[in-house]
Amino acid sequence: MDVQFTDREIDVMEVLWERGPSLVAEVRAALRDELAYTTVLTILRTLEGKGYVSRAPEGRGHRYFAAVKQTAAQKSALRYLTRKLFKGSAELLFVHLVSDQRLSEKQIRNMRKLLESKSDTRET
Amino acid sequence: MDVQFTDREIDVMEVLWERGPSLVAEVRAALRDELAYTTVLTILRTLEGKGYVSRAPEGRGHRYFAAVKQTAAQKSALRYLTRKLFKGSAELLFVHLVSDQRLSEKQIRNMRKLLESKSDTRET
DNA sequence: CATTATCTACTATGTATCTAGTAGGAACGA
DNA sequence: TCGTTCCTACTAGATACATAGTAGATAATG
Repeated sequence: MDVQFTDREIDVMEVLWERGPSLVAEVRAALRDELAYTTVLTILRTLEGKGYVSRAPEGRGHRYFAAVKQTAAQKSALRYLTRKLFKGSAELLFVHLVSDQRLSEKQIRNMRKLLESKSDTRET
Repeated sequence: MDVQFTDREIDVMEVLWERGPSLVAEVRAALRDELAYTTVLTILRTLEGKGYVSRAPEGRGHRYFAAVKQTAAQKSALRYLTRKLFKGSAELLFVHLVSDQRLSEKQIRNMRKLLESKSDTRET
């Protein structure tokens, strides 16, 4: 299943992922940019229309919650980027990741550890 | 400098990056999807408007060429993704990259090598 | 009960994207 | 030179995105 968000949609999804099920006002308050209440509502309804968000009645309104996991979105976006800009090569993407972003020694060590655990089917 | 492309624009840029400076007809022929000649032209003009493509007169028409490097686009997209979906953590992105995409032993070995050369300020 | 606050549904506007058509000029071929 | 081909500029329509207003329902409050 492929998940695709627009810029603003990610902002909203992020709030739902971080704080969990939320009211419109809560989402609005959590957003970095100051958007009108109805704007936030519209985005949520759009997301609901796409099946990425659900809602349950609560009080006079609704509580909205993410219907897709953040990991699914991350996975999907990463796959898309790999395919679209890196000729499908995760390795190539990795090269850029390592050389572009400044990585600390610790991060590099962590990455290395992860790679080891990944390749250790059994090693000489 | 930040580079941002739409879906279709990437398709076109890819052609320019791969084959180098090209005529509209050549770009069109190289595209996976069958688009009208004028559609391709429109995309190229849009890209030119954004400064991502330039052109030089040639014969009765023009030859178009990428004005930004592919690496710049890759870098930019990767940074964007890291910031927007991975809380700015390249490490986190890496975790997903390694666990999601199927990587061969060889790829993993290459990645490891790259990491080593990266951290080898001097090692025990 | 009357007023106010809070929500939702519906509508709206501006811009971007995607796709392509039309008109007109330039070159080319007969 | 006359028609055909090729290319560009301009225009256009459909869809998506981002943002928000209005109207009306409902709930809370005095």
